[in-house]
Amino acid sequence: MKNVRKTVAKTKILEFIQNSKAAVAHSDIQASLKGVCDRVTIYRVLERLLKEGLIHKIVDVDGVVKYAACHTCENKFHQHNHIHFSCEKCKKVTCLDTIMPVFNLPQNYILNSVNFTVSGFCPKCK
Amino acid sequence: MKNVRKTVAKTKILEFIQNSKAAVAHSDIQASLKGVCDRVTIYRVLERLLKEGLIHKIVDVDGVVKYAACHTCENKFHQHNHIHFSCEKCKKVTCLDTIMPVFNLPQNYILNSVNFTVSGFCPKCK
DNA sequence: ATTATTTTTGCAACTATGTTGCATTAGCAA
DNA sequence: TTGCTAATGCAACATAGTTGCAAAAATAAT
Repeated sequence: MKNVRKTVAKTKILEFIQNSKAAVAHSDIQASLKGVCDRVTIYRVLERLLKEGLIHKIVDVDGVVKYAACHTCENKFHQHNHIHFSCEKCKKVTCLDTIMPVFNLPQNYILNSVNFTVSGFCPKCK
Repeated sequence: MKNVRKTVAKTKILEFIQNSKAAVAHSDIQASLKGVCDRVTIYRVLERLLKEGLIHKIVDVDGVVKYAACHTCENKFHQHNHIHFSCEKCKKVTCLDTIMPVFNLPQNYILNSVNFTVSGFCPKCK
């Protein structure tokens, strides 16, 4: 059977993501965990954390891939249909968990997942 | 004064984007215009076309940057608050110009622009 | 039509981001 | 303690995007 192992890298990376108020990029993790592990390891740990459903992946308006801890998801079949707010000044991406946009798709389109990112200024930067 | 020039590269790139039904990536343009101009030129032409308001930029759910012609925008101060549909099978990104999601931001957030991409299966692939 | 001006291009070099193969290390169960 | 295999480090590679600079091409001026 395929086991999941608890390693230093995985623990530190997950901690870092969970302690961050905003979504973090690979480069943020790398900068924060300087020396703990290799670049490549970070990519692989992120992959695993995603698969285990402990974090989710967000692509911000600039195409930067970021990761955030899952707070509201009870199981690994989570949905992330809420809005992500991307501040143009401080560049922070925050999950606005409670907000769900309403819209209708044209006929014959089958919806699977949504990625809503709005940008502007966050309360701190406005 | 700073003039805008009509060049072969610019014309061909704009034509290609306008003739595409779905949004195109830099790599699509490069593959289609093989030999017409340099990679770097494509980046620079795209930048100019964006600034001139002839095309708009979309980041798809996988973080791939794509470009689409502006059909519904009369002027360069266009807004692209409509939904982009990203097909998980054929990977095509289409603008659903007529659909505008409705939502409310929490207080103190200032909205500037939105980026709504939904994914699933398009009519052809469903 | 020719020249002058300035935008645009090509090329080389570079940075950032992400992936893969493989040998080594380290978790964990027996 | 040992054996299995997941996880890591390293090197190498792939792709996306940027920058500086000299040469080429578009347009304006003559």
